[in-house]
Amino acid sequence: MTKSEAINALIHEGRNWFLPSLSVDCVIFGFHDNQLKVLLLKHRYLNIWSLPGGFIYKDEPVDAAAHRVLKERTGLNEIFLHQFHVFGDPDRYDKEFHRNDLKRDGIELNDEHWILQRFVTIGYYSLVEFSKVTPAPDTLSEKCMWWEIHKTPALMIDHRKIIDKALDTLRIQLSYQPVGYKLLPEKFTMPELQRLYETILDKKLDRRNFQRKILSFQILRRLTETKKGVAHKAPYLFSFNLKKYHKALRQGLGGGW
Amino acid sequence: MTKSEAINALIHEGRNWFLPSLSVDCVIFGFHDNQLKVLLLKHRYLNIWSLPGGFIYKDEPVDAAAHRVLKERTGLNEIFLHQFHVFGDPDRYDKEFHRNDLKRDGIELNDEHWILQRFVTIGYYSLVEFSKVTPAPDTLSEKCMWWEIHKTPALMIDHRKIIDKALDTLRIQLSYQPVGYKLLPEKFTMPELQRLYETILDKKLDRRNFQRKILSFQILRRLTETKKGVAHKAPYLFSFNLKKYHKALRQGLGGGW
DNA sequence: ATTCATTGCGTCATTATGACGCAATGTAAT
DNA sequence: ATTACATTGCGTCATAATGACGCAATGAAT
Repeated sequence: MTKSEAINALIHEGRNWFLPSLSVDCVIFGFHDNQLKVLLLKHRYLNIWSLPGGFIYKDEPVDAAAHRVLKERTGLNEIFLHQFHVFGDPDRYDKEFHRNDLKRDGIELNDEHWILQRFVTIGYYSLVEFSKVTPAPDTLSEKCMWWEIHKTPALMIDHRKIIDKALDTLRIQLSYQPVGYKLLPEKFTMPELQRLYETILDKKLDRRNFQRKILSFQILRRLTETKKGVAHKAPYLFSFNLKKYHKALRQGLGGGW
Repeated sequence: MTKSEAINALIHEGRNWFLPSLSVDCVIFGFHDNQLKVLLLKHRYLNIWSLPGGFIYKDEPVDAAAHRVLKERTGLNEIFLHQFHVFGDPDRYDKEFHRNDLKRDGIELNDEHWILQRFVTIGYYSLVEFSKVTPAPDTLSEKCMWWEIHKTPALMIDHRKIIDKALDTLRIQLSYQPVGYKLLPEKFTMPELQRLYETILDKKLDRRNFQRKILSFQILRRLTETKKGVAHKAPYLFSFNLKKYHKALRQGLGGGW
């Protein structure tokens, strides 16, 4: 099936395949070059970008739809994919935008067409290992690539708001659960982990206190190897103790009451 | 409009009024007799209960729909109404249940009827002041009343799961934000506040340490009055310092990083 | 007047936190 | 080869937060 055939099928058959009114959008976070990034899709014609998203098949669990989108755009089957908020204002959907957009493909739709109706979208965020991702555009886009979280290009409708809300949620999550597994490679250094935390929190942390605290959670295993090829003292490598990491995910990191 | 007219209108006109596939359900928490309670609706014929819920008008923000449900069931315009999770498994809706249910009213529907389709529901939870609530059943129920959170009767489909998830979320919220305003009356005692925390956390707390910690947040104002009519030493009354309370809501209670 | 559950206010040992010092390491510059 | 320098590992110290518990005061019920 060519791309334009795929678009045609979506437009004409979509209403039979998908739940009406509903979509999912995924904020896919990756960490690279000491920067937190998000995966975005570029519109076919316009210089506008959007979050990876999709519709929900009529008999598909909502979570499964999000996993499917994630899989299609990254090639990954991530465990960490959290639903975090629903965006449901009536004005978050721009009917004319999509109508004009499809007109470029010679597709003329009237007001009642399913794809021009109001959509409520369910936001998910995922933490993935940057190096393992193979970004793949969907039928309706021409490119798929990573962007630094604070330097994203112009985004469709409320997608910037969705990213910000995902970041807020991730920040809160950080205060009661460990984060890092799947965002960092298998082996990483303490400064790398710290940089991740600093990026998410948008705040500098004391190197020594950070190390003391993160080690006290007992979720790390220090390896005997050190990082090679750095222009200074070689730091130790660490990896997550997955057993304790997941235990901490379930039980929280203490704190609070 | 009588009740059965209202049902008829909903059944026959609903598809023109509401977004398809979507509903909202509210877990409305109240605190009374040192117990955390939820507001539930009783089915018209069966001895089965459900959460207050409703559909979303085609041009209505999703949050507004939740507020509307809250207002209709309690008479209150609460500020605290948080969206916490979407429940979207295909099997969470029981088509035959509703078909048989409506048959009792002489309404026969075929498979394609909008109200028998799969619904994805958006869960909200609200904290309200027990004494100010006037429980009111909706068109599809016969009674509306409070139930102790851990002693609820048989609930429709996944509604028990929704309550549990709301409690989980409330517990997490408790660890980084203050809770209590709107769940307690204007003036309350320290033991009452503690009982609220203990109920939510399902855990005993030390009386003296609890007081020290909660006071350290500076969100309380101690009044000169004491509680009257208790069979022992009269405890002081407190009220929330709303300015600082809301500041703490925004900024969090410290903790974490 | 006495009893007794409960309250207000405190102590004390332990642990967590924030701020910072210093020697060791290993590449890069001289 | 020697030195410079950014960065790391490991530590200290003062202060704040936490958990466990003591004790006298209160006030309705006996």
